[in-house]
Amino acid sequence: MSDVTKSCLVQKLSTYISLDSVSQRHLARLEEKEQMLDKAEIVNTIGTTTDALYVVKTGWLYAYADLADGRRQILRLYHPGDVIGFPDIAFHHATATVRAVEATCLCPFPKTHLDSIFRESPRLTALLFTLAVRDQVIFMDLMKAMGRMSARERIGYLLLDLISRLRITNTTMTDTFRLPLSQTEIGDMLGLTNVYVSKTFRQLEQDEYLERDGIKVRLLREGDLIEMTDFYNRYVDMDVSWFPGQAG
Amino acid sequence: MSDVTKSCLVQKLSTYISLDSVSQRHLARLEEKEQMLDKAEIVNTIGTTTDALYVVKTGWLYAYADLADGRRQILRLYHPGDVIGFPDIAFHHATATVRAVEATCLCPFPKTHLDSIFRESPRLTALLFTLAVRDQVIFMDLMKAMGRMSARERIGYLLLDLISRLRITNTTMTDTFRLPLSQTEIGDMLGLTNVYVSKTFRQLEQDEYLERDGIKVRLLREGDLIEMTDFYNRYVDMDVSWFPGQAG
DNA sequence: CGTTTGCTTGAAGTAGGTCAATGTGAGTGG
DNA sequence: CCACTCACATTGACCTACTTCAAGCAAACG
Repeated sequence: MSDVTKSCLVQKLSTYISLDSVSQRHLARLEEKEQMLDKAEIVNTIGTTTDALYVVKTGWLYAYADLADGRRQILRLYHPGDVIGFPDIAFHHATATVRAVEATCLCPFPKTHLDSIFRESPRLTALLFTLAVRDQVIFMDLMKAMGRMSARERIGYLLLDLISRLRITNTTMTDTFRLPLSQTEIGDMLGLTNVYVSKTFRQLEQDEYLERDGIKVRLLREGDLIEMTDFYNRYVDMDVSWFPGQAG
Repeated sequence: MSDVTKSCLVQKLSTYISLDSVSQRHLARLEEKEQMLDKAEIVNTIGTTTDALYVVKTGWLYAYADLADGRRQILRLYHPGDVIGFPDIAFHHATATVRAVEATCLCPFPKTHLDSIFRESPRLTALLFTLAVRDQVIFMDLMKAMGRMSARERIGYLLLDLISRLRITNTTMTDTFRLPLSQTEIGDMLGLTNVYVSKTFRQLEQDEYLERDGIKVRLLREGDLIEMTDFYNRYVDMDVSWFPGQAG
C-alpha cells in the first residue's frame, strides 16, 4: 500500500474523488515501469508513431510545436502526477514534441491500459473524461489571455495558473514557488519574445506585484493579479456529483 | 430508423466508428427535444448553473468570454452535429457564454444521459473521450496560430479549419463555403480587430488566395494556404483501432 | 577557466491597434 | 415602393505595444 500512496497520480486524482480499490489497482498498473530523463531530453517527437503514454513522477516537461522558420509555441506544461500523451491516443502520429524542462522521472504505459479502465471502471472513466474537458476549459482560459491580453496580463495569468496547479498537491504552499522555465520558454508559452518577457517581469517587480530570487518567484499581491487577469481557478470547484458510484 | 439517420450527431460520429444499435439508441435519447433560437440569442450565460447539454441540429453558434473592459474572446465554434456543454460537465458553473450566430435549432439533454453512456457503452465512451482529446489538439493548433502567427496566417488557418470541419459531414464540398461570421467575430476568434481583419482579407483576395461573394468564401489556392499555416487536418486520420469492441 | 546559457538594457523598426469617415446592403415602417 | 435605420465592410491617418538587433554581464558547466 505504501507504493500506492506514494504515487503522485493517485494523490492528484484523490483530490477530486475517493478511489476504490479497483480504481487504485488500475492506476497502479500505469506506474509499473520507470524511465529517467535528463534536462532538455526529448520524450517523443511530433509526427512519430507511439504506443506509450507516461505518468510524470518528478520534474517538469512541456509539449511544443515548431514552425518552419524557427518560431515555436509551447502548448502545455506537465507536472508530477500529470499524464503525458492523452492527445495522442486520438491520432496515429504524435501531435507535439515533449521535452523535459529539467531532470525528470516518467512511468511509461501502453494505450491498452486505458481500454481496460474504460471497460471496468466507469467511475475512473468519468474522472478521466472530466479532467479532459477541464483541460479544454483551461486551454480556453489561456486562449483568452493570448488573444486579448497584454504582455503584463499574460504573464500574470501564467503565474497564477502555475501556483494554482502546484497547490493541488502541495497544500502548504503559500505565495512562493519554483519557476524552472527560462524567459524564452515563458515567451514561447505566451506568444512573446524573451526580451519582452524580461522587460515585463522587471516592470511587475517594480510595481510590486512580485519578487524574484533566482529561480523562485513570490507573488506579493495575488488578489490584484487575479483581478487584473480575470483569473478563475479551474483546479478547484470541479463537479463530480454526477459520476457513477463506486464499484464494489 | 429514418429519424436516426437524419441525426447530424449520429452522422458525424458514424464517420469515425460504426455504431451498434445500443449506441444509436443512446444517441437518439440526446435528440428527443428541440429548441429554436433566433440569431444572436444566448443559450447559457457564463457563471450560471446549468444541467443541460445541447446537440446542435442546425445553425452555427459560438462560446465566448468577456473581459471587464469590453475585450472579448470567442473560444470555440459549434456546427450541426456538435455537442455544446461538455466543458461545463466538469464544473458547477458555466465557463463561457454561448450565442447563436444565426437562427438555430438545438436539442437539449441532461448531464445524466452521459452517465448511462459511460456505464453501458464503453465503445461510445471511448469515442467521446477521443473526441474530447482531439478537441484539445485542435485548441493547441489554434494556440500555435494565435501565439506565433501573423494576422494573414491566422486568418488562413481559420479558413482551413472551417472548410475541413464542414467537409466532415458535407463530403461533396469543394472549395467554396458559407461564412456567416462578421469580421468583428472573426477578429474576436483570432485576437485581431475587425479593422485589421478587413484589411487582411482584402490582401488575401488581392494575392489571389481567395475570392469572396457576400457571405461565401472560395479558397483558390488551398495547398498554398496549408503550407503557409502549417495546417494539419485533425478531422481525418483519427485512431480508433484501440477502442473496445461493439456490444452485442 | 573558457564556453555556453540566460538575463538585462537600450535603440530602432513594424505589425497591428485606434480613431474616424464613408460606403453599402438588408431590414422595416410608412 | 420609398425613406430610414442599422449593422457591417472599407479605407486612411496616426499611434503604440511589442519585436528585432545588439551589446554587456552573471551564473552555470564541462
